[in-house]
Amino acid sequence: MPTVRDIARDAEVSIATVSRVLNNSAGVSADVRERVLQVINRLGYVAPVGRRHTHLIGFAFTGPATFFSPYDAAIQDGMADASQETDYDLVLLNLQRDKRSSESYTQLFLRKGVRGVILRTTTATRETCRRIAGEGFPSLVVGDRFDDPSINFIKGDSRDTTFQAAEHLIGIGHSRIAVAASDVEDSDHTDRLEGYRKALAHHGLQPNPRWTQRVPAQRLDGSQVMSRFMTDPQPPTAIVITDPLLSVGAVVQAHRMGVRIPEDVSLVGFDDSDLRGNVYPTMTAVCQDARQLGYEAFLAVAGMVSGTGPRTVHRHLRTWFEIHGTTGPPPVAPVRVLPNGERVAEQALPTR
Amino acid sequence: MPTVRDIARDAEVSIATVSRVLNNSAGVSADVRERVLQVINRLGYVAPVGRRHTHLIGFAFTGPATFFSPYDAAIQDGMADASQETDYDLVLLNLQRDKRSSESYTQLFLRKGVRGVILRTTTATRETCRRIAGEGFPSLVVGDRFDDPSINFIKGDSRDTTFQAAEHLIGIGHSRIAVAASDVEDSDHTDRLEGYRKALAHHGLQPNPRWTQRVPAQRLDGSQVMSRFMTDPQPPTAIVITDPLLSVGAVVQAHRMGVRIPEDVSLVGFDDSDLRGNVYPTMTAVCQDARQLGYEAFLAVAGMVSGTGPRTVHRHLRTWFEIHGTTGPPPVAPVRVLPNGERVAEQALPTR
DNA sequence: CTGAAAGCGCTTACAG
DNA sequence: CTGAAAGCGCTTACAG
Repeated sequence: MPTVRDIARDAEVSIATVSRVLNNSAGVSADVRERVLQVINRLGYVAPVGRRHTHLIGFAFTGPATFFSPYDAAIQDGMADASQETDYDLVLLNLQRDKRSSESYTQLFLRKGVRGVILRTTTATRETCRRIAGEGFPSLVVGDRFDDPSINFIKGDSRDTTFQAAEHLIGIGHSRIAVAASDVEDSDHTDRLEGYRKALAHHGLQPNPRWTQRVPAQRLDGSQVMSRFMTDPQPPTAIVITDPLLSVGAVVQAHRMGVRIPEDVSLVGFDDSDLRGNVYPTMTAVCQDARQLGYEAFLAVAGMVSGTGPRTVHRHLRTWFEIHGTTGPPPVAPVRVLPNGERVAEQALPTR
Repeated sequence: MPTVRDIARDAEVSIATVSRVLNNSAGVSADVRERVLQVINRLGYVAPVGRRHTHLIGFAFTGPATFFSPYDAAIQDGMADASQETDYDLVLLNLQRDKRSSESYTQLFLRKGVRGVILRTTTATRETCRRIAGEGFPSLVVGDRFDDPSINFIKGDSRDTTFQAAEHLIGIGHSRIAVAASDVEDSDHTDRLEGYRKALAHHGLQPNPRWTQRVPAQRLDGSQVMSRFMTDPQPPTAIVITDPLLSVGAVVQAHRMGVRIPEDVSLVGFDDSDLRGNVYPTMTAVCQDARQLGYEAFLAVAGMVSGTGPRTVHRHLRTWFEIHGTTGPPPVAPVRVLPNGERVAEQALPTR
């Protein structure tokens, strides 16, 4: 493990200056600071606890923290599992709270005694991931994708499986296929929408613009989605939903409205934990193992910081399509719910 | 913050000996070691990261780690939230992996740079909680209760609310009320069973022993519970379930069997996150806010280690009973499902 | 098994 | 803004 002396020699400064950079003390010129920080990341300086080194890997929310979603809970569970197979412990960091404006991310992480970080990002904070990777600090983004090869990531790829799901619906006779996705423009939802669109195009179906909804990814929004689609004057006979909580909300709402799944409308949901079995009927869904995502992310970062694994990680985990009870052949005529709650079979309408 | 010198003076040894104890080095007599460890906990020694002190609070699983259950995910979420309001970070510890047989828990925690711990326990590991508290290290158990006043804890108290739930069922006409609980003998399930039993006794109802099931707390076991109760020759007309996943599994299974809730059987579930809205109908349930449990636990430990809060914490958080769609008046005659899947109304049978 | 003392890694007044 | 040097907290051979 390098000491301040090693860093000093390499950066051609005194150990005092290295210490000042480590502590983000005032009175270091910008270029010296930059040079020292680069050497720190190149040699892999590690903050000592007493005379030992820390064995901490950070899980950093670039925005507000949440473990409440099944996705985040599962990622967390996978990370905790992986941590048991290594010498490293997982510490939760919140960059919004902790980052001082004058310090670099490397300085923040060293101050926390963290040797590597797993980054949980949102569209709003992709820039943060770029900066951290740019500083050269060992890091990996979980659940998103970057074109810049210097940014490490692990994510599930659900474009082809969503294509497959939509194609399955077409195969059993559906042509009026709606889609609902989170209103967040992340790569996951973009991929899934693309899979949906490609499948329709591939089979000569033009997606009706009324049949696409982007909403916040909460259960209640899923209920709204079902409500709006089924009360539409041109109701779909099948719905693809690209988010777990939206999917659950949609199923629950169908029950409430007296809309039968799959007799009146088919539903393909998305599940990254095991929510598909919490609803009735068990949900046909594009599935991803978010637990594994967290597990692999942790092992990858542990490998980076211990030097036993690659320093570059660009991985796509497989997703899959499971057929259960929420999909079936379309009704003879599309079913629609009137404002008074009555369920009626419409005349078959053109598919757009 | 005390240094090794302060500890040495107080324990009447040299700083070398203090250091040996901190590092669990061989060659320290048992009594000296003990004396030094006590002073360490009394003065509150803190491992430094470099020349700074750590600001870590540990969340320690005394057994295998899991964040996958809605309960643990919610606790975690609450802790992460609370952490943002303090200077402390949350680190996940696994005592099974980390504890060396020769070291004390205090030594383990100092080695990890942890200043206080929140303990997640099971019946099998209550002894671990006692030992940690016995050493005097700042700690608090979340989700369980201890009679020994030296052990800090925060838990929800769901005995009275379960009593209230059972009484509600009796109030709307039920006398054939079954109960299913986790097979884990923790204080939560013991309390809830007691609440159920007291309510029945209070209204002169003798609980039929066939109407009590203890099973593992997984969704599939909840399905089994529903199955067994509804195929019993003496079926209940209402079921109280004391665990969230069991509750969800039971509702799903009722759908599968064609048993109508609440027309054929009423169900009072338990929910510590927001699962009650994931099923249809929305579940009448005894509710607890596990998020708040984690939130308060973290703030309490942060208060202990920063000296701004009490060193002794014995708190019960309130739980409450919410009436939704899974409860209603009992059927005219109890409904039973025959082996062939047929649903039949039985002759009214004696309540035991 | 224990302490006095040398030493290590880092930080911080002090000097320029 | 930077370095030489004193100093701090801790650890570790060494001596008994």
